Amino acid sequence: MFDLLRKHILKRIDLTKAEFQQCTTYFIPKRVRKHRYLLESGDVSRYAAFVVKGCLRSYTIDQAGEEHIAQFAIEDWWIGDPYSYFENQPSVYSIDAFEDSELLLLDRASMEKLCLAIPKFERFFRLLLQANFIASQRRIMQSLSATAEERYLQFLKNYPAIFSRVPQKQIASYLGITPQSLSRIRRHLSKHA
Amino acid sequence: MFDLLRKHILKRIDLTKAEFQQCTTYFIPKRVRKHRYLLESGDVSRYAAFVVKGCLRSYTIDQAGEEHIAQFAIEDWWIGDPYSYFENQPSVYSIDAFEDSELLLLDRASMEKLCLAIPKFERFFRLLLQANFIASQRRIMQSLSATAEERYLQFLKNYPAIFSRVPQKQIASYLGITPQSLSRIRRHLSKHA
DNA sequence: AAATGACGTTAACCTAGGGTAACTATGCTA
DNA sequence: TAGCATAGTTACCCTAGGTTAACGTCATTT
Repeated sequence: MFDLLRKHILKRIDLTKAEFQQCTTYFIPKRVRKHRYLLESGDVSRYAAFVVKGCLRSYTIDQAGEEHIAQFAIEDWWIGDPYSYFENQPSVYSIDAFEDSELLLLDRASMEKLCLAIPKFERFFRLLLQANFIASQRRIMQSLSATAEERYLQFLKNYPAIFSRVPQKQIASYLGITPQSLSRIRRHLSKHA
Repeated sequence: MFDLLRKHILKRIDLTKAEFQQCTTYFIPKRVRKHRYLLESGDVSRYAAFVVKGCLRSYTIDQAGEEHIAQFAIEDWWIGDPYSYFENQPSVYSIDAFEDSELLLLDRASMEKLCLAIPKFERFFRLLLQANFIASQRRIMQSLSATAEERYLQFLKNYPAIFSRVPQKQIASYLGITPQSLSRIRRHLSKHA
């Protein structure tokens, strides 16, 4: 259960066995079945969730009633709503599972305690945040400069593992296009390549 | 010079006078004249820049030769390319000034030293990153769900101070539309409101 | 076996915003 | 003072992607 988390953390900081043992005590294992919710919009996102197994998404519904996917998460990723989590405000996002999933949850207070107990974790979370921030900057610039087709190809290249695990219409939503457009793009690509 | 920085930091963490004094030693004051560059794409973004006075932007040029603005910065904001800065890679962004500007620069090594000397700064930078990450998430969701006109109105509302200090075409670029479209949107708004 | 309901595909039509270009207005620079 | 570059506006036409709707294919339920 904790093995993937161990590897995940060691990618960013060094930890002794004892430190890792200690750190695991702050996490709460949790299963979320297919189609079930980890977070419902309107609630506060109490947990940052590390995905040990499975596949989930976070999404909002806008004023026009349209769903927009903020993020997918599979093994070795985190999912949550950072705004709600850090600011303790009701979330506009919902998070649900595409597959039966196993998570390790870390609530805000535990994160704080963990950082106090093992100060290296302050650095770990800073690095994590950094990576996420950089990725979201990239997504912004791509949405400004690339066509739907280019964004789709980039998605395939960057996240092949996700592509094969979520319905196409979800990918369309992530890319900011309709499922019909994505279908057209795929047809066009299959003809011309 | 350092007064604004002091207030800026105190918004997020507590600092004694001595600690603040010490922290200032890590920053390098720098002036950038109107139309001059702080960073040119291809170079490594060696500094995170805190804006004491002035107005700057960071932008990329895509394969099609189009400029896209990643960020504006005025007083009390930071500007830089986090990817290049933290990963020590050549940047795809350039940063230049719309007005004569005064900055306080913090290079990577100094940031590291500062965090070691006054560990509270590890937290400060984490909070800063957090705020930026949350803001960029919001920008992503907005670009997925809002029309150009809605995004323009949001921009006006969120950043009125920037609106009045940069050319319209720069705002268009930030919003991901052409200057012509922005002009049309403005005409439409002036008629219907 | 039939019914229901996701999902993906295709087609016909529509619209927000892009591309090009002409015309101002406002600087700078010589 | 002219000359030139940059910014903003408007108009015309065009295109990427949205909208609506029909149809086929699965998988799940009854």
